[in-house]
Parts: sequence; C-alpha cells; structure tokens
Amino acid sequence: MEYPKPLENKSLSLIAERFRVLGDPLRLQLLHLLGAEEMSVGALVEASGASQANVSKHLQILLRAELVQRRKEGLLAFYRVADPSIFQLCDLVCGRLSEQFRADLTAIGMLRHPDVPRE
Amino acid sequence: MEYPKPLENKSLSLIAERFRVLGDPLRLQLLHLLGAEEMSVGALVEASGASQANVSKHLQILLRAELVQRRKEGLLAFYRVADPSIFQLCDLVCGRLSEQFRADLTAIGMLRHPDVPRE
DNA sequence: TGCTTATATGCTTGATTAGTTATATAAGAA
DNA sequence: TTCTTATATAACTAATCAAGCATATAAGCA
Repeated sequence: MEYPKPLENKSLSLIAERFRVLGDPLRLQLLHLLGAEEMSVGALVEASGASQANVSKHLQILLRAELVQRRKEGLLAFYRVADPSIFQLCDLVCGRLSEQFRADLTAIGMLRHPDVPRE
Repeated sequence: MEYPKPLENKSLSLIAERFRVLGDPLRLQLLHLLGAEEMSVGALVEASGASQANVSKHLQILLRAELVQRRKEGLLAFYRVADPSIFQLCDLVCGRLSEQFRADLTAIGMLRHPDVPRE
C-alpha cells in the first residue's frame, strides 16, 4: 500500500521548531506584553517579574526566530513584535483550549490586548 | 507605570504546552499522515519509518493533548485527528516560514493533504 | 491451555533547555 | 580616563524529553 509522500524532514523540523519557540510560558508572556507596545528589556523585566538574564535570553530566542525585532537607542534596547501572525496562532489555540476546558478560562481568550488592532 | 495585567500563569502554561506538543517533527508527521485518513499504529509505523515504541509513545502524547482520538478494533488501534484546527495552525506557520525563507520550501505549504476538505 | 500478533509501557541514555549567578560588552556621564 | 547603567553572554545545574531496547498487556487463534 502506498502512503502519501512524507513532508521533507527538514520542513517538518522547521515547522516544529517554530512551534517549540512558542512553547514556553515566559516567551508567550513577553510576546503578550510586546503585543501592546514596543518595550525595553528593563520594562519587560519589571513587567514579567523574571530575571534580567532570563528575559534577555528568551528575547534572543524570539529574535533568532524573527518573531520580534530589536532597536537600540543609547543604552536601551527596544523590542517589538515582528510577526503578528503569532496572535492568530494564539487565538486559535486559545479558542480550542476554551472549548476543551469548558470556558472557565476566559482570561485565555485574548493573548493580545483586545484594544490593539490586529495586523 | 502600569503594565497590562499579565495572563494567568496557568493560562500561559496551557497555551505553551499545546504549542510544545506540536513542536516535534515526528508528531507533526503523524498528524500529517492522519490528516489523510484514520490509520492503525502499524500503518503509522510503516509510513513514518519510526520504531513502533516511538510511534506509540508519541501517539499517547497527542492523545493526552486530545489532538487525536483512538478506536480499538480487535488487535488494532486506529487513530484519527480529533482537532482539525491544528491544520490551520500549521498552515499559518507554513505560510510565514515560506515568506521567511523565500519560497523554495514549497513542500511546506501543505501539512494537510490538499484534497482533504478543511473543516 | 498455549501461541502469535498488535500495541503500550518501563528503563536507560544522550541531548536539549530553562533558570541562576557571575561576568562581559557597550554606551553615556563625570 | 573612570564610574555607572543597560543589555548580552558564559558557565553551571536541574529538569525535561526523544529514542532505543526490553518487556508487559491484550486480543485473537490453535
């Protein structure tokens, strides 16, 4: 019996890696914060409650994946979301999770702030 | 200064976990295969080229996440996709990756088989 | 009762990774 | 120059995880 030609391993790995980058709570929180506005590392540290080193490292991961962009201004480094499609991804996941858990997770519904226009 | 109220840690972890389940090439391949049709474990083993134990273990992970469903028939266990929204997720990711890598990854465009209608 | 086949599950190993601490880099101020 | 501040990075630890091998479970057949 013939099975459909499998996707290239390389392609599968690329897709998987993108999902893995999104598979960490702190990175999601940083993206959530950056969904509202461009922020400096220090502001992200304060807002997230995580350590400076940890925030910086996760920002590098997001940067390498090209999910965020960086802008230097004097001593400060400002980050912003480079790929708004992540919010569509999160909305899809949130929607499914809400169904799965019968809705008592309303906070889940909006990873991005509702008052910020999408795309 | 006031920052937007962070999402509940629990919510972020739930969302992250869902992404993490999708963050493995073999699991994506299994979902890809199951996107075409319900399949037994043995068929998945043959089609994927992975070991029986490994396929079985990854299927349990997908099952726990409720991304697939299981049906027993005699000695066989048939799996099928329980949550078609994963294909929307993959399409979104594939679309972005194609842009990012300037399109020479056309195979990436369709994680689900094009001839299967999408939900 | 065995015997066989399909699937699931322990156990172990090696690789990856999130987090901490300490330090390095880089840029402005004195 | 030296001092300070913001950010990045290196080294380390602990936890997680994929994969291999072996074995257990479960269902049909002799």
